[in-house]
Amino acid sequence: MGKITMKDVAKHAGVSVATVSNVINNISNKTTEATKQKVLSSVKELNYKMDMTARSLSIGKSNLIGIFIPEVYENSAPSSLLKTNPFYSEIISGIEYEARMLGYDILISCIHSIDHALELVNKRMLDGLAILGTYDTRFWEDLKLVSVPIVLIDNYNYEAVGVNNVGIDDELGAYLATKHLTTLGHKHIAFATSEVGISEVNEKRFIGFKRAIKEAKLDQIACPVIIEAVSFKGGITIGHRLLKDHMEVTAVFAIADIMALGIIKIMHQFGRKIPEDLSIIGFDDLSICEYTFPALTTIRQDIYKKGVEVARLLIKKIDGELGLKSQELPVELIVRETTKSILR
Amino acid sequence: MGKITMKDVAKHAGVSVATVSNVINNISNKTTEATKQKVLSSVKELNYKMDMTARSLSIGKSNLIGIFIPEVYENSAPSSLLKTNPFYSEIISGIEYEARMLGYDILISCIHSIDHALELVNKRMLDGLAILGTYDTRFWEDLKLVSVPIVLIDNYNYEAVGVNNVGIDDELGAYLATKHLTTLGHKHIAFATSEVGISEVNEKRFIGFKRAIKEAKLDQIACPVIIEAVSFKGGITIGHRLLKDHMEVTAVFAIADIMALGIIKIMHQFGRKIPEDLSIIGFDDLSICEYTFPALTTIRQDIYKKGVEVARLLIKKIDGELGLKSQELPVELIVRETTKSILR
DNA sequence: TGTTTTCTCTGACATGATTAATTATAACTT
DNA sequence: AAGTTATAATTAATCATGTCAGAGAAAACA
Repeated sequence: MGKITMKDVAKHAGVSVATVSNVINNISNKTTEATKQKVLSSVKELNYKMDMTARSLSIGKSNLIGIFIPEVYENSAPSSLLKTNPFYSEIISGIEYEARMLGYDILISCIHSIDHALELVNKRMLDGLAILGTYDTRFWEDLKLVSVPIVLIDNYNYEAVGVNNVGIDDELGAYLATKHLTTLGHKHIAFATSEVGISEVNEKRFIGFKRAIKEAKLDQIACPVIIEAVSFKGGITIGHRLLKDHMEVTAVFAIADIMALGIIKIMHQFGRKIPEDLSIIGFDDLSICEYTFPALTTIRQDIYKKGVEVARLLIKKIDGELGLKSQELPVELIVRETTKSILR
Repeated sequence: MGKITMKDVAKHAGVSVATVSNVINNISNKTTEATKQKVLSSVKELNYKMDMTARSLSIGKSNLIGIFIPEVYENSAPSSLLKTNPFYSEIISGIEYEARMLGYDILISCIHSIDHALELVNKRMLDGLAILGTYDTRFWEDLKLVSVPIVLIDNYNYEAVGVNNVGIDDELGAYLATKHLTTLGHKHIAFATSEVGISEVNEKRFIGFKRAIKEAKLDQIACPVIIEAVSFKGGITIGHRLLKDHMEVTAVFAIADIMALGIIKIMHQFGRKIPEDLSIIGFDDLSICEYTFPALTTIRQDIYKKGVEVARLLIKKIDGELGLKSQELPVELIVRETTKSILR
């Protein structure tokens, strides 16, 4: 038994393939109710499933969305951020769900260059792209070469390259986090981050951090900025550096939860109690934050929701809707157990 | 400027599309070196990328692999295990990498039924499937209806449905875990699991647990089996139940890391020290295990590697290789900080 | 009844690549 | 130089679907 095609359905229903096509695609004013029912019952009886491959070829649209993740190198072996960073699985989960609801499927690939991205877009006739993570400047510039709608996540350069973005108010988030620490009476607050200039997100969060510091009239010199990679390992290193060079620090604002977890780990290891000896606040509210002890105080952004919005925005763009605004989702301070007042 | 097709390349190189096709597909003994070079340089010059959609339609093969994840319901809202369980992102990461290396792309979808799976296979002409997670018996029975190669993960019923599997020696793993605890002198060891009968994996691990208990001549009655969902929440509940009903227990073997983390959380909350008051060992070695404090002692399985093996096995099947054996990957005891000798 | 209008439905072509069958070219033989 | 092979390149059909001009039928009007 071979594959059931429209031809089979047409024969079974006693009509032409064109009619079957019209019925299935629900083209109005093309078929009478009677023939429509005939076709639909044949479809059901033969258990016909449309071949999207042929459809894609015919109409030049695949109903496939590409999710691209940077390919990174870990110990000189290629690795995916999907493996190591829970942020990605959460957001992909949101994109997948919403896209599916809107009739799109998801193709996931790690990519290392724009050429690689272009190749996939052409080869698979992708209708749109969600690009996660950070790349070098070259990459963002060359993004113009991609001819399909694109939505980015947490990228502030999106306007320059003519794409849309789903992000959050990073400055506000960082401000809220730091404000929380200053309100608790901390005077020596460290900012754990990766190279500030490398991404606008870091820049914005740094600005928010500085604003809160200034507002609390704290000495900027007493509030060191410590730079390492945004990863658990980066956090580990920062933990060591804090113990070695910054014993005066009583609170840390880590630019990402995953980093905060690394810092906590080291503090535990060297017997410094959290939050008694050191308050720590993270950023993101990964679902694993709840799993740790003490539970991480953090700035919550709804990552899953972010994914949902990415899919919505992207599919609207694909459908040709114009004048779409980039989205900015709310942030919220979640006080859990890693921060404590220093007063009294 | 429209799309560059083989026709364009053919015209540019002054040959027919068939010749271009032959060159691109590297069909030997069909073209002279001279024309081959002409074609290849035209391909480069025009920056031609093959349209896989058309190719798929033509040869009836998409070079697309489907990764299916169960759609679960959390608080009556649909959710994906991808969101909540890091195990899935790690394995997907491995599948994606190896598949890409072997020339396949990855389509990811949460599915809720065999019909849904079948629809995707037909619609997208998927060449093969990697099915993750657990489903009900109906699902596995109906798997026969799917006509493309399938590889499962950690499924012991695979032979019955004629598919292959990549798994581990669950019994050995559980035995090693429990043995570790008995060796440390524990006499009251709890087994935290989900319904044992629900999956062969649980069954096997239970057998391994019992073997170690018997070998150490412990009283089975003193070693309670506590059943909750395999999730962080399930671990939380088990933690409460341990405190309420099983204060004699000095060690817990949790069937999954994620569950162990929940238990640890509750112990911390109620001031029971780990490992001093209670030893805990998990299973899986999720990468987040390292992030927690104390770092979780566990049974390591290389989840990423598992994904790689899934892709290899699946693609071999797709390529028609016969007599493929299901894979069993090694397990290993990783002693970290959550287990401690009770002796002395 | 004859003509026009409206409404269904069909047939032929298009989409981009593969491939079997066929023709053109080159390379030997004698 | 003609005939025979071997090799290279082309033509045309095929895959499953969509599109659209136009055929045919039914309905409306005169």
